[in-house]
Amino acid sequence: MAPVSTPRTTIDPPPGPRRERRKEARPGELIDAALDVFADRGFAGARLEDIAQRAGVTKGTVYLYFASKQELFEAAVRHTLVSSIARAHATVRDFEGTTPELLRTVLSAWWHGVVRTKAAALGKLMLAEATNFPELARFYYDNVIEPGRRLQARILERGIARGEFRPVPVELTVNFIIAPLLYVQYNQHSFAQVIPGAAIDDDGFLDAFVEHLLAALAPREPPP
Amino acid sequence: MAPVSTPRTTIDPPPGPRRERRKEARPGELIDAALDVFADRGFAGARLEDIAQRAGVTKGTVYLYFASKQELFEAAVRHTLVSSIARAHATVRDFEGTTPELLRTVLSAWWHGVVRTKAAALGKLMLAEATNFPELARFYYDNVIEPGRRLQARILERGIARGEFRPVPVELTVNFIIAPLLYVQYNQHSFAQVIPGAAIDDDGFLDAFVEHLLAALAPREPPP
Amino acid sequence: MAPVSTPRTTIDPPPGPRRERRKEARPGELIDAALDVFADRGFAGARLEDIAQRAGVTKGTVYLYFASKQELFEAAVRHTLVSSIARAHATVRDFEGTTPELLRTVLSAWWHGVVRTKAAALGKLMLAEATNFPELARFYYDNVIEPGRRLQARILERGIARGEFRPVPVELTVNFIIAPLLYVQYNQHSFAQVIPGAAIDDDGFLDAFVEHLLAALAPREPPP
Amino acid sequence: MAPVSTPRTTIDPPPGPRRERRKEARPGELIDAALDVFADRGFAGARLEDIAQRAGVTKGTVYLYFASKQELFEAAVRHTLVSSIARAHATVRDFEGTTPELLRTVLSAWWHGVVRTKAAALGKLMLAEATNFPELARFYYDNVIEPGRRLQARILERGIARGEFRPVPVELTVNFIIAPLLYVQYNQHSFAQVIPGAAIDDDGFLDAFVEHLLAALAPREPPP
DNA sequence: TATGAATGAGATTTCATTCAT
DNA sequence: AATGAATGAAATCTCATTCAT
Repeated sequence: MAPVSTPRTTIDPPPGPRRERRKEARPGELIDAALDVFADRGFAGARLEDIAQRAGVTKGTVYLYFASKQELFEAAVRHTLVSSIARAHATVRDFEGTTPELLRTVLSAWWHGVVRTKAAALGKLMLAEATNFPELARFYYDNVIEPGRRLQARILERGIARGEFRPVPVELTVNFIIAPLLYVQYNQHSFAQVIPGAAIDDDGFLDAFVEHLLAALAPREPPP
Repeated sequence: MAPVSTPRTTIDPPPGPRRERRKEARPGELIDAALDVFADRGFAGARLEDIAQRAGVTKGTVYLYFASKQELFEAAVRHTLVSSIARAHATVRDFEGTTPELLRTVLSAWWHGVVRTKAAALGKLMLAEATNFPELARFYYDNVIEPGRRLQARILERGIARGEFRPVPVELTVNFIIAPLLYVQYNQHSFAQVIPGAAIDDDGFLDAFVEHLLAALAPREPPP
Repeated sequence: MAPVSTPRTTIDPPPGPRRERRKEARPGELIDAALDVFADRGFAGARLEDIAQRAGVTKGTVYLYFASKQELFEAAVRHTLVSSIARAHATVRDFEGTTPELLRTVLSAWWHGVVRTKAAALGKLMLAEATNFPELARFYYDNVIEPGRRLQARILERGIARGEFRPVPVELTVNFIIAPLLYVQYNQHSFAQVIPGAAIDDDGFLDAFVEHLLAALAPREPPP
Repeated sequence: MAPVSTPRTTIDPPPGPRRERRKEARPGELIDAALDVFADRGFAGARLEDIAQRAGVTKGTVYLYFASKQELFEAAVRHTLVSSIARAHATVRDFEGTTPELLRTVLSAWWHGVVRTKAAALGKLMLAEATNFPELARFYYDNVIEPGRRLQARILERGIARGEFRPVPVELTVNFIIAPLLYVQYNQHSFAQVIPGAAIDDDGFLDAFVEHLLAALAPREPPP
C-alpha cells in the first residue's frame, strides 16, 4: 500500500526557449503552481522542486521571488484569497428579490464560482494546515470563514424578518447551510481525486440542496 | 492488523486472542500517539521522534513494531476505525421506533461517540492525506465513508417508505445529513485548535440539527 | 593560480568498526577537527563534511552535538580557549625572582606552550573572523587579548617600580612585547603552511627577543 | 594586470598606456570594492553581489572584467600592492642621514602611508587566505613580505656598519621591527572594527616605538 | 525488548556564473 | 557596456532508518 511517493516523472522540459525572462508573470505562475502542489501534498509533503518544475523554472528561481518555502506558501494562500473574496459580498447588499431567491443566488454563485474552481483547493489546504500555520489560519478565518458565515447569517435574518423563513437559531443554522457545500468542495480535492466513485459532480446537487434548505426553513402553517 | 502485501479493502474480523498479548500493549500506545501527531501535522510533517516521545519510548522502539513510518500511519488509520462502524448498522436494523427517532438516535451516537472523540481526528487526517495515500484512501472510503452513507440512506428510505419523510432524492440528501457533523468534526481538529472563537461546542448543535433535518424531511401537508 | 580548492582527497575510512558509539568523546573530537579545518579555511570556507570526515564521522553526526555550523564554530573557539587561559595567570602572581627573569619566564611559557601548539591556530582564526562574529570576538578579546595585555602591563609596572626597567609608557610598550610573538604565531598558521622559507622556527628567536626587550627596557645609565 | 595562465611571482613594470584606458576605470572601482568586502568577510564569505553593489554595478557586470570570483580576488591583491613597495627601497638607497633617522623615516612612511590606509586591509586578508591560495600567498610573500624584510635588514646592517646600532642578529631582529606595526595594522581591520576599545589609534604609538627600538639597538657603553 | 548514537538520502537554501536583452 | 532573470552545483540541515549494545 504505497503512498503516491510523488510520481517523480521527470517531465520533459517544454520545447520553448530555456531561459525566458518573465519577471512580471513569474510570481503569479509560481503561486499557481505552488497552490496546486500544496493542495495535493500538503505543506511538508510538497517539494520546492516540484513546484518549480510545474511553473517551468528551476529551484533557484523560486528564491528570486520568495524568501522561503513558507513565504511562498503564505503568499499562495493570501493571494488566492484576496482575488476571490470581494466578489461574494457585492451580491447580497443590493439584492432586491425574495430571500429564497437570494439564498439560491448566493449558493449558486458559490457552487459555480468556487467549489469547482482552483481556489477551492485552498479550503482543504487550510483545513489541513491550520494547526501548523496559526497566523495564516487566523487570516483565513477572518477573511473567509467569518465573512462567509456572516453572509449566510444576514440572509437568514433577512428571511426571518420578512416572514419568508421560520424563526431558527441563526448561528447554528449557518452551519447547516455552509457544511454541505464545503463537504463537496473538500471532497473534490481529496477522495474524489483518487476514488472515481467518490466525486459528487451531480448537477442536481445544488437544486436539491436549495430545495432541502427551503423546506427546512419554510414558515410553519399555523394550526387551523 | 499485520502488514500484508496484498492490499485489502475491507476489514477482517478482529483477530482472536493470540499469544502476543503483551506485545500488543505497546503498539496501542504508539498508535494513539501517532494518531495525535499525524492529525496535528499531517503525514509528512509528523516526526517519528515526536510520536515516540509522546508514547514514552524512543525512536528505535517504534521500529520494533512497525516497519516504517508509513506502516505506522496505516496501522493508526486502520486500527482506529475498526471498532466504531459495525455498531451503528446493528442499531438501524433492529430499531423499532419511528424514523425521526431513529435519525436522532444515530446522529446522537455519532455526535457523542465520535465527533468529540479522539477518533474524530482521523477524518481530517484522511481528508488531507487521501491524495498521498490512494490505497489507504480507498480503504477508508470503503470502510467508513461508504458504509456511513449507506447507513444514512437506509434511514432515509425507511422513513420515506413509512410515510414519515417526504420523498427526497436519497443519495443527494445523504450529503445534507453527513456534512454538518463532519464539518464540526473537521473544525475541531483544525481551526478550533488555534482560533478560540472557531470552536463549535454548542450543546444545542445536535438538537438544532435534528430539528432542522426533520423540518426539511417532513411530509408536506396535502393541499386542502 | 588555483586556490587550494580543497584537496577533496576522499580519505579512506579508518579500518575500525564503522558505527562506533562514543557519546562521551564525540564533542571533543569534533571540536578538535573543527578547529583544524576552520583555522585552515576560515569559517565560510570550511565544509561540514570535511570536519565530520576528519573527526571520523558523517555529516549527520555533527548535528547530534551542535545545532549548526556556527554553534560548532563558537564551541570550538570557546572550548579551546577555556582550557588554555588559566595557566598563564598563575605564573605571574607568585613569581619571586627579578622582573627580567619573570619576563623571560612568561614569554618562554607562551613560546613553548602556545605558539607552536594547536591552540595557536585560534589566534589567526579569530583575527580573520572577528568582523563576522562580533560577539565571539568580544568574548575572545575579553578573555584572551585583554588579560594578555594586562599581564604584560603588570610585568612592566613591576619592573619599573623595582627600578629594573626604565620608565616607559606601559600601554604602548605592551604592544612591542606582544606583537612579535603573535607575529610568529600567525605566520605559523598562514604563510609558513604553504611557503617553506616563511617559517620562523629558529630556536634562537626567543632568546634574541628577550635580549632585545631587556636592552630596550634597561634603565639608562645616569650621566656621570 | 591581465589574467595570464603562467603564474608569475614577481611584479612586471606597470603596463604602459594602452588603448583600453576607459575600460580600466571600471576595474579600479571593482577592485576597490572587492578589497573592502574580501577584507571584511574573507574570500569565501564575500558575495559577488555585495562587491558589485558597493561598486555601483550589478553582478553581471563584474564578469565583463573578471572571469571569476577568484580572478577578481587575485587582481585585487595584485593591484593594491603594486604601488607602494618600490618607493621605500629608493628611500633607503639614497638616504644620507643617520640610520636612526632613516629608521624613523621608513617606519613613519609605513605608519602614515599604509597602516591606516585602505591597502592595509590586504595584510589581514592575505594572512587569512594564504592557506587557501598558496600561489597567491607566494606572490604576496615574494613581493611584499620578503622585500619588506630585506628593507629592514638593510637598515639594520647599515646601522651596525656605521656603529650606530650595536651588533644584533639581523634576521631575527627584523621581526621585532615589523611585528608591532603589522599588529596594529591587523587589529585595525579585525577586532577594532567590532570592539571600540580595541583600536590602537594612539598618535604617540610611532614615536614610542621608534624610541623603544633605538633603545634596544643603541650601542652598549663600553665597560669603564 | 529497548535504547540512542550513527547514518545517509533527500530536502531547503545560497550564490557564482551564464546569457538573452 | 550593462543588466538582471535564470540556472545549477554545492552547501547546510533534517530526519527516517539502522544497528551495536
